[in-house]
Amino acid sequence: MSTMKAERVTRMSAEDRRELVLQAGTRAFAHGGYHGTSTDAVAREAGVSQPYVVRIFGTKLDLFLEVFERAVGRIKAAFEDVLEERSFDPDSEDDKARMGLAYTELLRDHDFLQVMMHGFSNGDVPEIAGAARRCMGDVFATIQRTGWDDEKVRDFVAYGMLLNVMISMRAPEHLEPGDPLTTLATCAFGDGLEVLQSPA
Amino acid sequence: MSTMKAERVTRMSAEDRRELVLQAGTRAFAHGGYHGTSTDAVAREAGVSQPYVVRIFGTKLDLFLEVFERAVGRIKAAFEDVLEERSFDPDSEDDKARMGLAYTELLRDHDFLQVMMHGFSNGDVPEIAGAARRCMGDVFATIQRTGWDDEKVRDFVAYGMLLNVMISMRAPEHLEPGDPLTTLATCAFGDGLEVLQSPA
DNA sequence: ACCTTAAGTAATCGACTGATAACATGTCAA
DNA sequence: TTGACATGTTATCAGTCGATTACTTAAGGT
Repeated sequence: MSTMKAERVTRMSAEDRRELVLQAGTRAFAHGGYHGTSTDAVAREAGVSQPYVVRIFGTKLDLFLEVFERAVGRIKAAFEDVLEERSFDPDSEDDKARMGLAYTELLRDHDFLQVMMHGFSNGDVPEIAGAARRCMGDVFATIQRTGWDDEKVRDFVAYGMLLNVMISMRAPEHLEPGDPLTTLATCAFGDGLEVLQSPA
Repeated sequence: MSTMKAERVTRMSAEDRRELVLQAGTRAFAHGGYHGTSTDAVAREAGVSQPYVVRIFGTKLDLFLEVFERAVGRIKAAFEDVLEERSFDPDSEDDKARMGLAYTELLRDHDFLQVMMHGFSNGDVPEIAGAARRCMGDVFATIQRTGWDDEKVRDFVAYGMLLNVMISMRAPEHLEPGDPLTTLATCAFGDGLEVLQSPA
């Protein structure tokens, strides 16, 4: 029995479709990384055919680079929001907490963080490594706008990297009492652990 | 003209060959990660045929897991050496520096660090994610033996993750004056930058 | 010298991947 | 209404991958 519906297939503007595929790509690449995700996986996630995603972006590499830079842009924007919503005091513990919270909020939908992580750890693809360096520099420069000295900024970024790694290895979903990893997780995520489990 | 040498082909014990392939696997996986490295690439690096590496380890996954756990074991061992070579004072800045130096020494041959990083960022393969959690817990527990409080241990580990990421994106080879990434690199690696460029 | 065991390879397979080409159809201005 | 263009798909390809099978030959005890 084949489908009876002579379904009216409506089309999308190239711009909208591109955006949709970029979002699908973010989800897909977040899981498998660059090498571990096929263009077909992205296509299925987006609900289009595989050749079409290749045609939109040219190559898989170009698609990944765009997904990656958007993800990092999104993360940078979260910090910029904190810096711009009111004056930032470099010596205020409270303002530092606001900065940390901005990152914690990103944990809720961690696709961006994982895409960023995958970009950072793909040094064998020169174009990705280059983009990673540029983006990491951007993020560092953004955090520098807090007025903190370089060491404090460095520590903040380092802390973020730890959270990324913990997310990557699915630590929050595997907390067992007595496990040293659980100690690390609770002391790394802090209140963020609850955020991770809250609805939306 | 075919080769005249009826070359005497000598064989190796399975144990030795296994060790050799593990070392080759470490180099290969350090570059491409799990998904980005073929068993054939490992075989070529080891100078044996591709089916043979598969036969030694069963599957590519088993090979990677073994390479990964060895790498993390090596890193753990570096910390244990510091803890055991003489009594460790939790409050000594000097002893903390010794701990940091142990990691910096590992930068010299960073294959182990990169393999560790690749394991940490491959959360989509359940077996790898599981091994990553266990190994991260092990490392954390090892650092805890310093007597530091959990926050200090956490910060130490976080700092290590930053170094891993910087190595991964080839930051030390791409330092350009004026680039914010250069600021981050100099302030993250410190004296380690010289170590990275020293001969052996 | 022989023969069993173990080290190692060549040949090959089915599945998958990224990309290309050819084709189909919705959309919209004239 | 029509025709040109933009949005999409189906079919297909050459290359790569992990794995299996069958074969080869060095090593070593008797």
